[in-house]
Order: sequence, then structure tokens, then C-alpha cells
Amino acid sequence: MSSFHLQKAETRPSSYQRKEKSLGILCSNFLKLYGEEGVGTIELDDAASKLGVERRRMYDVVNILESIGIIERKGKNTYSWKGFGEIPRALEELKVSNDNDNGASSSLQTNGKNYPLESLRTDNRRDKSLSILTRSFIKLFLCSDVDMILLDDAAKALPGDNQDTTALRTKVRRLYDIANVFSSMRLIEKTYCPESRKPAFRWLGWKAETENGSDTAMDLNPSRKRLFGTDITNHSSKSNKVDSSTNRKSNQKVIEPIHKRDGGSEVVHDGIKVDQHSRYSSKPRGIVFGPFAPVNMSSLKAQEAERKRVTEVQETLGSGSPPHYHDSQRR
DNA sequence: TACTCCCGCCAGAGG
DNA sequence: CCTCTGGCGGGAGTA
Repeated sequence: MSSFHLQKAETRPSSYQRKEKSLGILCSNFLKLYGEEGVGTIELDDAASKLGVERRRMYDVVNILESIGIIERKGKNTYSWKGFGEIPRALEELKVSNDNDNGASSSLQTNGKNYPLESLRTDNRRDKSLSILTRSFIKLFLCSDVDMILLDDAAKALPGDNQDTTALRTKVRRLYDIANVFSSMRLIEKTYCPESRKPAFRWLGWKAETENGSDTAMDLNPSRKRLFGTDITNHSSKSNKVDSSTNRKSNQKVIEPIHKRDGGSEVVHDGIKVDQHSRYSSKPRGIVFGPFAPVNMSSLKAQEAERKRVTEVQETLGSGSPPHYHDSQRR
């Protein structure tokens, strides 16, 4: 690993708040930062420092965003900005892509090494599971008529060994990561399953935003569920994958647009308010930086200072050789 | 308690 | 060997 890690529990500012460091916020900041301005090239290390996060996190965001077509990997450490306009295209492709069948099917686990749908030719034979999982997750919505999905169900439905509970747990963690960034983009939204009361996610789709605010619903009619992947030729098997100890019944048709979305101006996703409108409008303003990020991204000074500070801290506790991080940071 | 999901270790790929 | 990637899951933060 290259960059400095640190920010161990004991060094975190007492004001530390986990939520401020969520992938969703990082994603929002990232999009605002590169969103407009003809910034064509994105350097990961540069982005990491500008956004005040460790490099590792950039890989998460970048891999998810690439699945949506917003950016494209150019090479080591560099990505190019494609734009939000690519989203509809990317989604359409996912919708139609005829992989080893999208998620939802039970048949595709090649024993031994569970193998996720890989086609998605996008680019080289890169098996980034997060990318694959992201695509599969999206396809779950686009190629079926479900209105909302429980991540646990999604994990079971998506490619992989759904027998291995540990693997499932890990997959669910990843889905949370993905859901976070998509929620921040308002591509999906969190809700609760009417009957089970359990947390679930609903697909909102991407709506092109026209200058004057009028949006052009792209693949979703406000509060009109059905219509989702309904006519996609190849969605064939979408249901199945049911059962599950606790709540069998799994996804499929949970319908009932409880929280009729749209209308509202801001939605709360995990307590974080997302401004529906001014999203990525223009000018990288309103960026929400993490706890130790610079206050104003244009001032590299602040960043440098921060970095220096961080380095110091690192040195300070250098000799210690912390076998295990996650110490405490009790309450 | 149940749900979230950040954090960073570390293996593997690339150069 | 070094740097870049990113799988992975422990366990802390939240609701």
C-alpha cells in the first residue's frame, strides 16, 4: 500500500462520525468535484487527496461509478470522466446485456469457484467483483419487476455461492457499499418492506436533468413501479431464488409504492439528507468533506497541512507497531 | 438488538 | 522489488 493509513481510532478526532466518511458522501464529493468542468482526466491519488480520503476508498467508488458509465478506466491510476449522460446508455446496456443470465438465477454457480457473470465486455477481462456485483445488482432491478429488494435477498439472488453464509455476509457488506453510493446519486432509495418491516431498496433510475430543472424520466415513471424491466427480452428467469430460512418469500413483487418518491425534494437515506435538486448542478460547491478534509478543495494548502499533520501523527505512533488497529474509540 | 458499512490488512497483479 | 489494486471480514457506529 502506498498512501498513509493512520487515522487509527485513538487518533481520530473526538468529533469523529462514521457517517461523514461514508462512501455515499465520498461519491457525492467525487461527482461534484469532477462532475462538470471539463476535467477529462482523473488521477486517483489526486482525487484521494483532494477528497481527503485514503486511496483504498477511491477504488471502491471508482469501480462502482465505472459500472454506470460515468467514468472509464484509462490506465494505472487514471480514469477519464465520461459524464452523467453515459448513465442511460450504461443502464440500457446492462438491461440488455445477456450475461450468464443476470442475477436471480440459481443455476449459474460453477461449483468450486463461484463465478459471477463476467461477460459485460466493457473492457478487458478484469474480474473486479465489486464491478460485477454492481452490475448484477442493477440488473436485478432492471430485469425484473420487483419494486424493492432486501439486500439479503439480493445477495442470495446474485451470482455466487449462496450456501456459504460467510460469503453471503461479505456480499451483503458490498451491497451496502454499492447501495450507499447509488443512494447518494438517487439511483435507488432506501425504504422499508411493508410487511416485513425490513429495510429495502427501491430503484429510482436516472433522470436526465435539463438546465431548467425539468427532468426527463429515463427509466422509471415516478411512483409507477411496474414498467421496470418488464419488456426486456432476456430477463427470463427473474423470480425463483426464493426460500431462505427466515423470510422466504424473497424479493419479487414487493410492490406497493409505499413511499411515493418523487414529489419530495429531499430524501433521507440513512439519516443523510440528499438534495434532490441541486445534485451535481454545476460548480463543485456544497461538497461535504470528511472530518479531516480540507474546507475548500481549491486550497491545496489546507490539504498539504493536513497531510503533514497526518504524517506527523503517523510518525508519532510509528514505533508503536500496532498489531491491531481498531482499538477502541470507545464512547 | 439488528442493521450498517468503515477501515485497513494483505494477497495478487502489473511493471 | 516496488506500486497499484481491490477482496475481504472484523468489529465499531447507528437506529
